[in-house]
Amino acid sequence: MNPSITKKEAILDAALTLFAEHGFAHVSVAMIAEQSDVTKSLIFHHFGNKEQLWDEVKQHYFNQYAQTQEILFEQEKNPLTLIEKSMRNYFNFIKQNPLVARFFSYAHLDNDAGCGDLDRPLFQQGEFLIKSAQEQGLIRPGINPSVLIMTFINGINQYFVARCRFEQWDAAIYRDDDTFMNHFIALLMKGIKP
Amino acid sequence: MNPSITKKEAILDAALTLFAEHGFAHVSVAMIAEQSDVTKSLIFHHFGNKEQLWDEVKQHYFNQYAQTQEILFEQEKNPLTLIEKSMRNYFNFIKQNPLVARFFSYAHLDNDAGCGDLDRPLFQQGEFLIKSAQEQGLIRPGINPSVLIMTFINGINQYFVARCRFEQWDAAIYRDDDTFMNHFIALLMKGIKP
DNA sequence: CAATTGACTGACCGGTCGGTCAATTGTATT
DNA sequence: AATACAATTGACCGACCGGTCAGTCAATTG
Repeated sequence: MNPSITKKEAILDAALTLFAEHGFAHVSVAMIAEQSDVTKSLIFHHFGNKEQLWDEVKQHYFNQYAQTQEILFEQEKNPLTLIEKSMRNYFNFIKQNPLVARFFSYAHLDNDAGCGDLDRPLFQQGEFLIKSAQEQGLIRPGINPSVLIMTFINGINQYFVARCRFEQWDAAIYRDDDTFMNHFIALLMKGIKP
Repeated sequence: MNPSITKKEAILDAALTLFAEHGFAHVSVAMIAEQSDVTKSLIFHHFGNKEQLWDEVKQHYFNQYAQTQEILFEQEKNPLTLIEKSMRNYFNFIKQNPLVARFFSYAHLDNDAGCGDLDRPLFQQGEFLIKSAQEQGLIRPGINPSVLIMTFINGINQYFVARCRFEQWDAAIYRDDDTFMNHFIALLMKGIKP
């Protein structure tokens, strides 16, 4: 344990990792205590109970996600270029924080509506951007913004989360991330242009 | 419990449901015993241990998936029509078997390469189909078959698995499944055509 | 200085876990 | 009816679960 962080932070770090790697039920409080080099009692002292620790971890991931997604919407005149840049930014974010995608996957399986609440504003920003581009004739009028954003988010998240599966299909797309991203972006951009 | 099925089948049915709904660690053997109206001992008698029961459930889902995916490749002269039909067939299959998509999601989070092994032959069929269409000039030469198939699979699976999230964004896409599918297919088809 | 507080610990709790085992019950065969 | 075997049960086990409790200690406050 790094002496420059508090024990409470060490507990949270351990929980962030373990919960995202293995899910709520598989991770015992004793496992978190061992990884953070404290006793179980301290975890209950700081966090109340296991459920509240999970909630804290969830809030942490959601906040991390929400704060970094704001860089998605950089200054960029051309809406199409902005959409492409947003996709690449999002890919790089998940690549550097793969546990975020895993944690969201666990949240989905728990039917946790919290993530949808969390990123609705971001979704609405993206929707606004797409609709603006449609009014300018840069994107086809038939494109549903929700479906487009869902497709891009799912494609990238699952590239990381379901790697164990897709790598059996075609190992080449995991040798070089640009291979996947270039093809993925080309497919979607062609799909939205008039 | 339905008297026309054996107790072993009742155990497997309960496990199929509970494991796909809640994952391995969250479901205890006692829960499965209660739902199948047998004692825990009988579960160990028939299935050895919890891990082997999970493996049996996994094999069941994988077989169900593999057998029904063969209908994806119906007789259809036009490759583009076949691709669209395959997508709609896949959507209807997951719609009627949502636990399959959930189970695969758990398998991905467990880094289980088994699902990739399982559906590699199906993937290769789809890849062959796409390459044939490319040779006929019906699909753009720049399209990577792996990326296309991944995009379609992910889009449909996550429509169901991540419903708790996306429904917060736009409830309209869940009021009528055709809304989502028509837009999703149109996006991808436009993306692949020359 | 004494009182208070929060961080932290080790011992302990009741309950549940996956699993074992001997006894009983059910079924098929001779 | 007797026998053999499989299915099934209920009691039990040690390990582990989430959590509580009494106590210690250092820092802060009055």
